[in-house]
Amino acid sequence: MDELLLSKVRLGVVAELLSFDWVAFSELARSLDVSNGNLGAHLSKLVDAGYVEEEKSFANRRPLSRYRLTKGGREAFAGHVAELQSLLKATP
Amino acid sequence: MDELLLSKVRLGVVAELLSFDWVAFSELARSLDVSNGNLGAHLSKLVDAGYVEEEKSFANRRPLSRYRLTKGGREAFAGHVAELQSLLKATP
DNA sequence: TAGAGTAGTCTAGAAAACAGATTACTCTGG
DNA sequence: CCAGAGTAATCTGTTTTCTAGACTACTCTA
Repeated sequence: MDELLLSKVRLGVVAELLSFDWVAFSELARSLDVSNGNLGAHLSKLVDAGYVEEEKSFANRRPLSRYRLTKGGREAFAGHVAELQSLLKATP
Repeated sequence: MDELLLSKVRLGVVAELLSFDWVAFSELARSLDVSNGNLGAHLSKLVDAGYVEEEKSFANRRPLSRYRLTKGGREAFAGHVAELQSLLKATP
């Protein structure tokens, strides 16, 4: 059971990154309706776990952090869903 | 997104109750390898939410609490899994 | 009737999530 | 040029949740 994927915010991040590549920090904060501090903490965990890749750069002379899902992150999510689904299927 | 189903212990309870009806408190504690206090707290939440039904009785003159998944609980879990799965499917 | 065992609740400490203040810039208007 | 507003993200302290183990209450055996 993957502890990292037992969180509303982290699942939201993964969901968004499944659809879009290289999403900006502020875009994630806006669409997930979560405070910056909270989002930053959750992103750090996902990055530390290797589920998400972080790219820090500058755009228009302002800092810009962007994120994408790694192969490992995608697989972890798929595995997590499959695991939950197998619980459901194992019953009559 | 169902907050109640974002917990390892509560998911474990649901998983076990999907397979077996009327499972005893101590059986759950044993098979999930979780402390009594912790299990009691999580069961309370599931009961309060109407996901799990609680039956307190006596067996051999000793107290015995047993639990089963309600229809609502089963549906909530199925819905949760479906929701996660739809995220995965929505991508190429 | 002392001691060991069982069932489950209570309590208080640890861990996690969260919001808002803060730092560090950039850009615009007076 | 400099004040004020805006943006990006991190830092900090509070609140909530989780968790383990102590505790209550009772039973059974020796």
